[in-house]
Amino acid sequence: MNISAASKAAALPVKTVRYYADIGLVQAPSRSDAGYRTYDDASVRKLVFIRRSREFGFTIEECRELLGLYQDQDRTSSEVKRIASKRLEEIEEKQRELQSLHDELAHLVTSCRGDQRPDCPIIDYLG
Amino acid sequence: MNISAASKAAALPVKTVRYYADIGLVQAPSRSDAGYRTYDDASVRKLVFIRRSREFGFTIEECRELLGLYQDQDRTSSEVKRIASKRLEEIEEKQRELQSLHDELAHLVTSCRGDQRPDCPIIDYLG
DNA sequence: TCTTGACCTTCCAGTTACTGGAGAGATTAG
DNA sequence: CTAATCTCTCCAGTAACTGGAAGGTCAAGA
Repeated sequence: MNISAASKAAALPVKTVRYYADIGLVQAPSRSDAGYRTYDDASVRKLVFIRRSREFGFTIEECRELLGLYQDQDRTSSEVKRIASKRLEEIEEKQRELQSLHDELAHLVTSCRGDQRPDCPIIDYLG
Repeated sequence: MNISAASKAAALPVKTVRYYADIGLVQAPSRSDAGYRTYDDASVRKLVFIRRSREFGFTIEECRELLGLYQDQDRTSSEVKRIASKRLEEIEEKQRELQSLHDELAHLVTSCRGDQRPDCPIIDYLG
């Protein structure tokens, strides 16, 4: 499989697939005589694993850890759970943050008439 | 006021205050004989305005627009409301995204025993 | 007066996770 | 054989700062 086939199979941009090897997140793929990267199903599975992890918002470093655990038959589920719980807490923190931003901003937007006149509670609040 | 006094008054790091002038978000402050930046109350008010806008998650470019409206006596509140509504929609979009991530991840974390054994629904899901 | 420490300056580099593009070689279909 | 499509490497840019080095300035105390 050349890189574009692997990229389609993993649903990741070609650039990103190259990038993940550059930073050592996945093993550097073998090369054809012409120097083209060649991928097999196992590498594609790892790329998919990374894509899904990234979609959950895990950082590249966390993906590195998770991928390590994925490939480690002797992992303990507690290690995985620790990383996932941490991410879950971050998500919850962000949710609380967004909720209070939302409420405040929604209130301001509602109270702004949005007409041709200059008086504006949003500006008043910010200034 | 030297930069550290202004930075304290605006509750922004010194580096950030300098940065905002570098990118032309606020007017370049006047300088003392020694080349020190000097700030007055009006500049501090603008810095505070920017800090609050940033706290709402407006981008620097949006802050530039908002600051322009703040200083424009002839603004219309509809211009302000348009920018704020756009941000509000982004927040809501992000909230929906986080909610579905949260639900999925919470489900996985709950169903993972987190013990010494390797079997793990989180890894299974990602892989 | 000298010195010490706290400020201040500029400039460069690094952060995160890619993304875009230039310039050049390889491969494939017609 | 040629044109289109891949692929390669390398460099630069994104957002919004942040850290640090090297060096100038200022005020207070011995």
